[in-house]
Amino acid sequence: MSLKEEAKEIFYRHLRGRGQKVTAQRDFILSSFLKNPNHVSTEELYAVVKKDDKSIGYATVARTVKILKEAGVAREVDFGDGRKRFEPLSGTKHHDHMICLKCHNQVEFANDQIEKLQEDLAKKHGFEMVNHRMDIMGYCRECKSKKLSE
Amino acid sequence: MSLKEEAKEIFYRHLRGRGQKVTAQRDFILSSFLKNPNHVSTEELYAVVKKDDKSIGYATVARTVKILKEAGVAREVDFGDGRKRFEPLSGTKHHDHMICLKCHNQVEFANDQIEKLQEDLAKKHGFEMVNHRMDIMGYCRECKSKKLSE
DNA sequence: GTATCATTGATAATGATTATCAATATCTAA
DNA sequence: TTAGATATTGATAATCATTATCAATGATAC
Repeated sequence: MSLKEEAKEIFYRHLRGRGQKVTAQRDFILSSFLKNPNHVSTEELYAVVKKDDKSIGYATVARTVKILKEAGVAREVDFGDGRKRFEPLSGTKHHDHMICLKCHNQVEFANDQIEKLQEDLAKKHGFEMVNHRMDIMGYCRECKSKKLSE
Repeated sequence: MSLKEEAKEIFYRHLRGRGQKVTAQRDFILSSFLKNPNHVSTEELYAVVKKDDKSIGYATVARTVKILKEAGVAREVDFGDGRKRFEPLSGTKHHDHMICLKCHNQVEFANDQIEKLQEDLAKKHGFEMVNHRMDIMGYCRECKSKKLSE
């Protein structure tokens, strides 16, 4: 099963499990989301969707993104530049982010130990984990010594 | 040194180190922030500040909160209810959040192992860490079996 | 004390998210 | 397969949060 199919499986199962409906728009938006580079904002995803299907509205994109998050297909990331972004979860190796408070650049890193700990913690609390994130905020090598105004 | 003094130390050092100024307003806002229960939004903090000092404006509160974040005195948390909240970092034992996507309630938990791993990772990347967070998103014991509409 | 430069407060502007609602599409069950 | 019940859609308005603007004021270095 391809990554795309896998994501759709999860999405559809989530929808059906909650009495929500599978629609052409939701299907199309998910496809666009998966085809696209990481870290799109709602606005950006809307533009991509709009390019291939003029009839889909902004609100539908925003609503769908929210469901993708709830289904564990997408994850919200915030690099501190004032807009929320989303990245696909399924299929990719899980990673976390190290974010510079000054230049807002970010580095991705993976750590299996942390992965394992997170899963154990969720289980311990009777939590059905669909998603998790870890961010390290600080100043990157380049920005470390710079002043605010530079 | 009290927790409050400690936080102020960090704050002042941060300001001076970047050519920013220590002002009566910033000092007052930090005090209010530290006195208050966890997880205040900017709006809420503004209300608290306003109660004791009518002359301080919203913009100043918002700007100060941003600096507190950059200084590592405050941390931003997002429970998915559409508003950003802040909690003091210094003085309290570090903890992380497990957030329910449905009811938006959250459980705090601490894990020393994860703490240690985060610090090591930052060091490895030449990152000056001022802050970090870990969130587990999912469905809590109570919401697990509920449908969206319930 | 004075000059320099950041900060302040009020408000406008912007940006993002959510609410509304009539028209339409999906899904279930007979 | 169809009808009825109900969720979704798209357009737009409303809401909410954040950021920009700017003249007046305040902090700091010398």
